[in-house]
Amino acid sequence: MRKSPKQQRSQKMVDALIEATGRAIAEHGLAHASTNHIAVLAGVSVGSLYQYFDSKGALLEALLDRLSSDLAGLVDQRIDSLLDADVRSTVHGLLSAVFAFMQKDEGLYLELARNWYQLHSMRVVDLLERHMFEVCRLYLLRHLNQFRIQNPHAVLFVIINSTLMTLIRYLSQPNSHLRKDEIIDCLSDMLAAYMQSLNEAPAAA
Amino acid sequence: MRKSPKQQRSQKMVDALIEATGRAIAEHGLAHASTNHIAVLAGVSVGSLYQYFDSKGALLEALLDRLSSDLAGLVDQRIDSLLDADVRSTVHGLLSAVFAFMQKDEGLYLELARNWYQLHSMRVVDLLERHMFEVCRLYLLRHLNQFRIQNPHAVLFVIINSTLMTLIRYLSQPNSHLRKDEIIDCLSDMLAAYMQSLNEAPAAA
DNA sequence: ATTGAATGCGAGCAAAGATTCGCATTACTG
DNA sequence: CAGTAATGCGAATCTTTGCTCGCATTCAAT
Repeated sequence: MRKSPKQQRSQKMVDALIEATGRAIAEHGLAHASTNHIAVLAGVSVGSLYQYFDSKGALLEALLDRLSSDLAGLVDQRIDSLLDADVRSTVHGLLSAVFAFMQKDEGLYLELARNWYQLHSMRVVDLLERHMFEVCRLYLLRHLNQFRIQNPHAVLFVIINSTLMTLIRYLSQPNSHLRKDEIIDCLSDMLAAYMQSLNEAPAAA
Repeated sequence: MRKSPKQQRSQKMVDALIEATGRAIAEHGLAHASTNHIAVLAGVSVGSLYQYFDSKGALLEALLDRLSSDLAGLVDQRIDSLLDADVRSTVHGLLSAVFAFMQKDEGLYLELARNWYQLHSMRVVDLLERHMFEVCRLYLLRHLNQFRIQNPHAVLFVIINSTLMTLIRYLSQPNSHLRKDEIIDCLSDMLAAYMQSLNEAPAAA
């Protein structure tokens, strides 16, 4: 950020710009969200944009920071009600939440997630992944006695990415003949079965 | 394609261009593979490129067609040796194959898969997905008596995308502390557990 | 060898989009 | 109400990249 805003109006502008970046991306897609689009949506000129952000990338970065906080808030809100149920219910609830999350803000998060690799250095799915990781860790801690996972890191990586990426892919198919709840059910079943099996098999090893 | 090549040299050039497209993408990434890069790599001028391809998109399309054939060949080769084993072994073998496939040609396939959403209209992961789908279908047919899946379409969608996307994501993390075989093992376990569970639960429903 | 078609070339055009820069406007201070 | 700093503007510039066009070279048939 070039200048640190000292007057009210400029702080407002910074906010407006970040928000406009989100709208521009949701509207035109990441690839076609230009600085001009953003400036227009923010009701501001390009010049002013560069007064407060070094580059388009910096603007994106700022947006992602904001989204990161939002996500953290959302997770904190819902987490308690989820952790006490059995695996299948927890997973089901969690997936529904993630589903809703992805469609929030006119699909902004979905659009960002789809293009995860381009944003690459600037985490996106990584962000979601990290939060999911934390949720899973909490769940496992609370139900410690039920689970004996030998390689929790790999297991969580697989579980989280399988679900997230499958959801992203499902939501990106414009006209799938599969219904949302079919997907959620299958994923829930899969994870439940997997976690169940983790309790049984490794006891022998 | 603008002209259909009538002399030997031009046919060679078409080949060289398609191949160069692949190398350019593997080398610079999809986003930075320009027509100039491609022409240089092919040892040919941009002008000649446009003599045979209407646009950069057409060139990509041609590349994808070629890769599609390659993939089909690969699958046909390996499929017989895989289908007779139990679920866990089959899955394990299949995953190893896909893993190797993704790293082939200096990561060309991986790079394409990562950017699946941009290539979107021109299938990429879709292609892989379709082949996997076919393999799964064959497996299920051959082991028909063992499986009763009520919603095979959704189940296969989840299975295939979970594995493919997780692999892609794993391979795209530059320095993961997870080993390749840990990922394969976890995925194999998960799928095996899931398919196992499909035989048990739905019998009651 | 000649000639016309096929092929090959690469500087240069055009569009898109990021970034800058000089000037205009607004807010704060004394 | 100056005077100065902060803020805002948007046309102009720079860069990238897909693509064209006129000219040069090679091929193949007579």
